[in-house]
Amino acid sequence: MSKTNPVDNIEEIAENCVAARLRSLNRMVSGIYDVSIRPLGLTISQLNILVVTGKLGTAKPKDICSILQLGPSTLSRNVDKLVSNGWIDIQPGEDGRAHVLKLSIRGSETIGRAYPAWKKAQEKAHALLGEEQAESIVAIANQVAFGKR
Amino acid sequence: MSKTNPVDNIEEIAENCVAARLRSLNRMVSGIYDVSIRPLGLTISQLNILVVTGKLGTAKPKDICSILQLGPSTLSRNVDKLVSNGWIDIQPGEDGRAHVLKLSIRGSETIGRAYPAWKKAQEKAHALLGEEQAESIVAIANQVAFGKR
DNA sequence: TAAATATAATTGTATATACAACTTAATTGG
DNA sequence: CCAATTAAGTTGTATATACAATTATATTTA
Repeated sequence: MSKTNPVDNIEEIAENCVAARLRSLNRMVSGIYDVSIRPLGLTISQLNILVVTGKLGTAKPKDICSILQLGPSTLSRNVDKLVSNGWIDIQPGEDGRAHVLKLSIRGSETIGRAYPAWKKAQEKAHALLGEEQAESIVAIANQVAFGKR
Repeated sequence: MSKTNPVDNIEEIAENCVAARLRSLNRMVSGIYDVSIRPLGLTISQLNILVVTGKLGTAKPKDICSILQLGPSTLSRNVDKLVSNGWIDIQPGEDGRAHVLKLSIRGSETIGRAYPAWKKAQEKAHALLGEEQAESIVAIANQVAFGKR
């Protein structure tokens, strides 16, 4: 029965849209981190690419894309900047199509310098969301895909 | 004691960063909606601006920014496109600085046409996250700020 | 093994987003 | 009531992001 009308559609989307809410939360929370670490000359996006690369030791672009759920074109251009800044080194890989990324010493130092600002942002994010809710988001992301190769 | 070293920093950020996880979730989930509604010629970002405008009846840009936690410059350019498509009308406001946005008939029809695709995406997002987790995200966003003027 | 197919990354183009600077209009204080 | 300040939007510039098309390399298959 009842084909919905636009007014009902508006109401339903406004009240329930998961995407709108994740987008909004993401803008708020990413903003906290970006403001905090901007004085260090990097963004939260860049910091997390450095962190994943460092954690892996050596990483092919595709590995990082899988872990961060990031498109290859996006990563490609982000890596360009990180290489320009001397934070990531590129080495030829066994597979001639894929090269190998490695966190440089300077990249590692950059993470170290950014850490206190990251930590403050992390605390602000927890304060904004509430401890339990922040943990919930971490758990949900971990469960869905985050960090898995 | 113990000043943390870069390796510990990497580990801590990798395991705990809320921003990284929200960004990742957002990319995954927004992608589901964008793929679904793309054939209709709009994005999930645009659809939600239309929905908020429609729900408010008439809205000043700042109202929409508050509700969606969106920067004014971002909204400004998004609204340009929606006006170009004939989905939103602009009227002069009492306050000469702020104009008034209104969902047009065609905008309302666009929401109606997009609704089935939105609904499918919403279901896919629930399936990806799990019912309980999806509800949790909606609740967290609602609690923090979403939709409040 | 040569051709067909598949995979990895990059580049062109477009949207989403923000900050800083600027413009215009309202408000407030003297 | 006018000058100074504040508020709302827009525009310049930059990063983040994705899709489609392209390039280069591997793999598969006939």
